Amino acid sequence: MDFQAFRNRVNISEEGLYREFFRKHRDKIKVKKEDVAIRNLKKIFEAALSLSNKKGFSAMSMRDLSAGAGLSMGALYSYFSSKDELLDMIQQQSERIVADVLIDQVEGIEDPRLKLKRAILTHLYLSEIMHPWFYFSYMEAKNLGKEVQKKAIELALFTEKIFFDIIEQGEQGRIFRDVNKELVSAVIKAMLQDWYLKRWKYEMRNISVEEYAAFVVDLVDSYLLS
Amino acid sequence: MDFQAFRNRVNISEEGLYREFFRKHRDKIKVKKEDVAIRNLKKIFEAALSLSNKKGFSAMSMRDLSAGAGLSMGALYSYFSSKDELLDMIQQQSERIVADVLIDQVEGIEDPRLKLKRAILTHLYLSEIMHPWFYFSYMEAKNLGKEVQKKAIELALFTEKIFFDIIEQGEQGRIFRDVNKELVSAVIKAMLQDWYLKRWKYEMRNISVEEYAAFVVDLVDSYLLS
DNA sequence: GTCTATATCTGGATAGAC
DNA sequence: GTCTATCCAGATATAGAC
Repeated sequence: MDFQAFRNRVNISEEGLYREFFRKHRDKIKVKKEDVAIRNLKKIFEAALSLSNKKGFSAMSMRDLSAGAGLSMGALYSYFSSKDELLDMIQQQSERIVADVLIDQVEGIEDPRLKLKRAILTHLYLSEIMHPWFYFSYMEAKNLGKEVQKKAIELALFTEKIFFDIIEQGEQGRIFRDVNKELVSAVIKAMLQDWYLKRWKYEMRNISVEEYAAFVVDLVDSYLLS
Repeated sequence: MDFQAFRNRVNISEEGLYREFFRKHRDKIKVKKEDVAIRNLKKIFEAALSLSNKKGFSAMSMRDLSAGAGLSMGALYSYFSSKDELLDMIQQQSERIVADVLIDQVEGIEDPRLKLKRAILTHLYLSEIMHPWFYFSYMEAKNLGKEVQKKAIELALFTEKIFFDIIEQGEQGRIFRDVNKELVSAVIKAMLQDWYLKRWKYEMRNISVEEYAAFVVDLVDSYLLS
């Protein structure tokens, strides 16, 4: 499965993303016309991600955001009630998509080697589509509200557990050899995260996501099979 | 070489670290008594690292820092002239140590396998000793001044190149097989960074730095030799 | 639904007493 | 060499006109 195939497969549309968001937060959002709200939410989130990923969320002022989104300060506050709430909102929206897609894409595969490969590809391709969101989640994790932060940690451990479970399954089926599953899944996660954390580097070196994916799969495979 | 052996070997003393810093920045620092300055620099840097690693450098106010370091605002500004300068200072001090130690520890080893192992252990052990500094450098990289940031990127690429060169050497000596050296060195770096970026996780799981180190060496070795 | 104008406060930075 | 007191720019947030 290459990146383009994945894109078609999961079909995350921007429209849908913000529409879902709007419906989820109808109560908090003062603007009631759905299509107006969606259009502005898109502008707000895109500007917020772009600005915070450049200089950090707390260094981004609301004036910056206002200018970046092309909305007045007053208008911004019709969509959220404080800067901190905006932070949490971005995080939560990001999480919803990750959890949905990851689980959906790996279930139903029996062969552990294929399943592991699928999980790796899914994570990489998804981070490619949602790059600003993934980067934001990683870098701003420590600024999240207590509750949201707790959820974020849980999700991080959960995605790692996906790898753990696949390796365990393969081990029981005598397909993989006996390894330290905790450590293998931890470094798989680390390698997948490196892809979106240092995108500039890989871009500079003209390494495509497919190439990187193939390499990680090969590395892990060779360790588990050797 | 275990962690304790490394500690004795490199012998990075806190005293020495701040003394060297003071001498390097005599011109900028208004306080002239060396031992007074060293004592306060230690308090300032420790508080600054602790606070920024908790909530981010830009979210840390100078009043926070003043309270954390046990010095008044006025006193702080005898040691640096702006908050941004402090940021750059921390980064530069961190870099100086990393570059020195890394180069020093790997040179003179001929066998590529041993050399690679040494480089991995050195990086991990050093990050263990200098944890707050490493974490800070990673997380605050985007907030650095232009010049300092450029240097930081260079150092990052340089440390990666150390791994690249060792692998190349091993390949030419027919000890390692033919692999994508760029990618192998990139993911080695990623795994080493994960150790200090997610220390809480490894601590929680009772994984020691020696254990992690042995695992990474084993994984990389098995890929290069298979 | 969006804007402008403004209230209110917090941040970095410094002057001058000690 | 350090502290207190203070300045003022810039921050978040809101009220009220349109």
